[in-house]
Amino acid sequence: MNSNSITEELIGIGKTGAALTRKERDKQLRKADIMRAAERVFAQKGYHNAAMQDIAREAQYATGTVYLYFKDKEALYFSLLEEKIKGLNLVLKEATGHIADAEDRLRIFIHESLSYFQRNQDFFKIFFSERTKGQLVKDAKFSKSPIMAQNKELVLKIIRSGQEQKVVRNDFEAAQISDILGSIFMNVVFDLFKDAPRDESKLKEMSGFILDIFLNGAGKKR
Amino acid sequence: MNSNSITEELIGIGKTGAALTRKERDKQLRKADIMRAAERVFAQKGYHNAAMQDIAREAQYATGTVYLYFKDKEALYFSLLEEKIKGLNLVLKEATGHIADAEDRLRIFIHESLSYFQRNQDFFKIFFSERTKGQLVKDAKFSKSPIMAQNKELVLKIIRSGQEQKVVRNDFEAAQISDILGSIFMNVVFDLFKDAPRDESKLKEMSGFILDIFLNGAGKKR
Amino acid sequence: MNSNSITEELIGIGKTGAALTRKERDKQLRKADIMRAAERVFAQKGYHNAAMQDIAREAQYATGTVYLYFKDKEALYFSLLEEKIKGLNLVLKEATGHIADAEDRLRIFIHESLSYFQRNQDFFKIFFSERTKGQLVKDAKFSKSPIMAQNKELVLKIIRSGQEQKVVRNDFEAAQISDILGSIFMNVVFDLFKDAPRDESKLKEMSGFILDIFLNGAGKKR
Amino acid sequence: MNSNSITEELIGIGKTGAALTRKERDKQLRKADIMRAAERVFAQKGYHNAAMQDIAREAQYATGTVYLYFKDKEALYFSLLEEKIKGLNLVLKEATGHIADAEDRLRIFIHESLSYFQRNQDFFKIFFSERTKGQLVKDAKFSKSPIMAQNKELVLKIIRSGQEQKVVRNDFEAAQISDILGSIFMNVVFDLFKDAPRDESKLKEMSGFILDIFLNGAGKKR
DNA sequence: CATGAATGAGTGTTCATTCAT
DNA sequence: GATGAATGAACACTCATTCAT
Repeated sequence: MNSNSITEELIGIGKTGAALTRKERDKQLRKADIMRAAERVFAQKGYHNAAMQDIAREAQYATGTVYLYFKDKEALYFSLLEEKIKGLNLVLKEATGHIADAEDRLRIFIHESLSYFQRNQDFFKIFFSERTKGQLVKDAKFSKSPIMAQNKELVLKIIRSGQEQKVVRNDFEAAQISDILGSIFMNVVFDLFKDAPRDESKLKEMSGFILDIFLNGAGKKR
Repeated sequence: MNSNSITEELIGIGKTGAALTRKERDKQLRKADIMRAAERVFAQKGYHNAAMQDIAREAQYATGTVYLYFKDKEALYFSLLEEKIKGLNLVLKEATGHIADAEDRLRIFIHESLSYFQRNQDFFKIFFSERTKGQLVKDAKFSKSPIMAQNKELVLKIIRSGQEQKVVRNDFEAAQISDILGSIFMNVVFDLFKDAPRDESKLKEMSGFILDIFLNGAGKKR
Repeated sequence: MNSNSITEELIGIGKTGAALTRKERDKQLRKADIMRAAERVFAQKGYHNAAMQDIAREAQYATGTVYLYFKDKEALYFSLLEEKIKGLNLVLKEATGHIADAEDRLRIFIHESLSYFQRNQDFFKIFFSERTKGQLVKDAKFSKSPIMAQNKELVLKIIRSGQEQKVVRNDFEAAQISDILGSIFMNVVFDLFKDAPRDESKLKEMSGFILDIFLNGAGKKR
Repeated sequence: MNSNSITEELIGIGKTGAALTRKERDKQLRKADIMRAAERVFAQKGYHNAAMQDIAREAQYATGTVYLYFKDKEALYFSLLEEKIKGLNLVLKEATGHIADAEDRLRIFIHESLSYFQRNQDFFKIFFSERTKGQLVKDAKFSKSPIMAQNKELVLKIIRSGQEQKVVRNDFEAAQISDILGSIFMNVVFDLFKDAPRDESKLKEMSGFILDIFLNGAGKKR
């Protein structure tokens, strides 16, 4: 498993300084334990086939304990999902925030995203394979969550600055374009999941490929 | 519901001539009945929440009867999936087979696919929202199925002929490029599902958009 | 256990003639099986401590089977309750219907009721000990059921005819009086449950006691 | 809620003089706190649906603390029940102790009881609706408790003195008669619970009704 | 072949009770 | 003593699958 990296940040070590009492921190730690376990179990069995007991056992807690920290199976799942996107947003902000050149930003954006998805592929696998068990209901709930909105905003900003710097076409709406980027991206990611985890150099290559195709298209320049 | 059109073909009326005995035909007919019912129920409830009994009732058969034609709930689902892709392949072959110009072919290909997905959106919705309930295992099983291979081959051919006619870049592998086309495509389709069904003119517009982006990219031409 | 007697009547043997198909009858038979089992289990463990599985096992069915016949644990319980009251109503109608003299009717009414409760004491024990687990909610639901209304009507009629025949005081409303009769009755019944089942002669004596007290009161006549 | 009045007496202020050490008194105080909380929670949710945690929270204690004072959920419930009956006994003794005339005593007895039940209706509601969740076992345990015996004795005395003063029939055993009084009483009480709380004048009216019926019966005097 | 009643393992969730701090 | 986090057994209910008719 390869996703403990954001845990700390989400728990609030460091940033918050002395903000949390020990009890609070313990609680967050335990919550994180369970989420980590849930991540593994969900990744292995998928949302529906993962029993709460499985998750509890994996986390080395009793069944009931999980419910001390999460109201619901669904709540647990959504916490996980939100955490992941939050983590992505964090990484992206940090990596792209200080870059001025739009094309560089795009390149970095793509590469960091790719890398993040790869690192968290266990989780994202299930996200893709069952966006909430069969009704898009909760999917809708999720796509309207503030964290998701924040993510959209991030991509949008990058595209917009690209348009301003005449790097990206402006005969289409930024939103439409960012959707396209998203889609190219997602399916490359999906592909990523099929094969064994790749090394850094491979990732860089793929990022380049995406950027090239995204900017120049697949059409032969005449 | 909007997808009975391919049923006949799949059942084998016409093409196969007198190949099937009456009994065989009856069997196929019943199989199709059930698949049609399953499609409706799956579309409404999603894979997991659709009970075999619901499907049986919808098909006006007894529960057990369904198991006479499909080994499993899963088998039923995969049959449905395969049938849909088969149908898409059929449509695409027919629509693009006789077109010589590569760009035209691409355009037609995109438009026909878009249209097919739209017509079958009830089904594809669940396909996207739960690719086989949570294990990619079976997804893998599916993506290696001959029908899927056939579909890949189809797209590949179009891209290759594009490359030959200097319409598509050839500094990347055809397979890679067709993946990208697929991804742009899929996410536009996914978007399609969110909104109300669109009319023909809207579809044409979207096809144009996809083709444009696909060929020219999102980069500003200097 | 001592309460299979009304089963037949409720199932509809005889009365309905050829009204029920075999399948229907089988179904009713099975339903009765389960109700009989539920009666025993409820009587032994009480409503809350009786697990559906216990009932199923007692009825020699699988857990799920019970749910084929009863929507709910609650539904099962209410069916039982209704059946019992229905049975009481039946007995009372039959026993008092043709009696003209009001005092005789009262006497018979009391005696038959007492006897019925005694015969079905296993069930009524739980009815008294947990009128629906803690909210009077369902109790309300029940007391408004048509069968219960019918029962009330029955008692009321007897009291009214008593008033008409100048056997019962008419300076109070019949409803109030029948409530009192009900209460004296119920608590004698409750007492009945504590001790071992009594013989017929004892029952007669008790009936006499109730009637005497009911009519003459506990006051010394001067 | 309307029942804190007896708390003090039960805690032992006054009567016992200096009998209790401070520690002991603290303990009793805490016990009373919890019982008060339990009363409220039970009244609102019923025995089964009241969670020990609810009670603890209501009492502003930790869950575990409750178990320091009561062995069991059941024990807590029975303590409550006993306390209530104890309170009733107290009230009755005080109100009837000095009355010489048997009919007056009866009247007072009925009225005070009615009034007590009304004041404590929140609690008694659940007592009636789930006499110990489904086993009469514990009910039996309770009805044999010394406090209950004391209560019985009280009623018995009143009836006996009635018999001596030729106000009550003596062709039946006092025990039997007091049972009857109890039953009439209980069901009037039960009725009381259904409707909104009544005012004092209404209570007096009802007491009169009970006394009349009890003494004179429902029979028409000829 | 078709039926649909029967099965019973499996699930999410609650809650009385314990016990380390 | 007090705490309240942890426990884990228990339970109502569902549903894919089977099989006697």
